[in-house]
Amino acid sequence: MATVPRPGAHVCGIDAAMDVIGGKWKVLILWALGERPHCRFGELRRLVPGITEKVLAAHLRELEADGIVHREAHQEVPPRVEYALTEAGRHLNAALAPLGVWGRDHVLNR
Amino acid sequence: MATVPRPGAHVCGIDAAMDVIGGKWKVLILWALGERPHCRFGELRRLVPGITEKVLAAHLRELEADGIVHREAHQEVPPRVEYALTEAGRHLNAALAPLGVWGRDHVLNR
DNA sequence: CTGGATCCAAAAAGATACTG
DNA sequence: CAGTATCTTTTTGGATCCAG
Repeated sequence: MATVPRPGAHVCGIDAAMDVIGGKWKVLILWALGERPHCRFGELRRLVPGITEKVLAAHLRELEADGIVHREAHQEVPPRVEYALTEAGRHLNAALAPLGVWGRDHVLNR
Repeated sequence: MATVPRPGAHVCGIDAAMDVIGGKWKVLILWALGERPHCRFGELRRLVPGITEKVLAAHLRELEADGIVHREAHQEVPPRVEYALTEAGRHLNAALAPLGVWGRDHVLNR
């Protein structure tokens, strides 16, 4: 195998995971969906203050493509779309917990 | 309190940690330093294939500022500088482990 | 209400050359 | 050896307007 096998390849599980949660707001979206499952788009926008519609939509599409969130569009007017964590998304949230503890202990409360 | 208290503030430990490990190569640097403590600059560059000197130096300075790595310059010719994880850095690596497992299980081997 | 489309600014990273 | 200095390129996110 080459030192850099192919562009975009991951050398270990950690940087593979980092690609999935690398967006500026993604962990906040995951956290929000963990706290409140089956969130609507506008609800998420309120739960993640400061994010724009465009970026929220983009991140949700990426998370969906990565199998982290499930998107369900109900055929109604006005439109209603609900987002929820998949099984993989819940596992990811659990794997993120120790990192949250570390951040609180070593970065926050200074 | 405002919805976004002040620019750059963190709302939870996870995104605080994400700021620390957010660089493209940082987790690989941490992993290398975990495997091989007391690494020299050129050694690290070889252990993280593809990274440029500029980016490696910049990331090391940021990690040092965040208290993750310790830099020790020996006054010799030719120059010798050694990098090592701090206690916080070792704890961070440990907190990253579950994320690595998740990445292997859900992103790699497809 | 849920976004898509467009344009723009800022940040991050890469290439290359050079120095104590 | 261990970086710094520049310059360019790429990526990311923000602002705004518009549509089904």
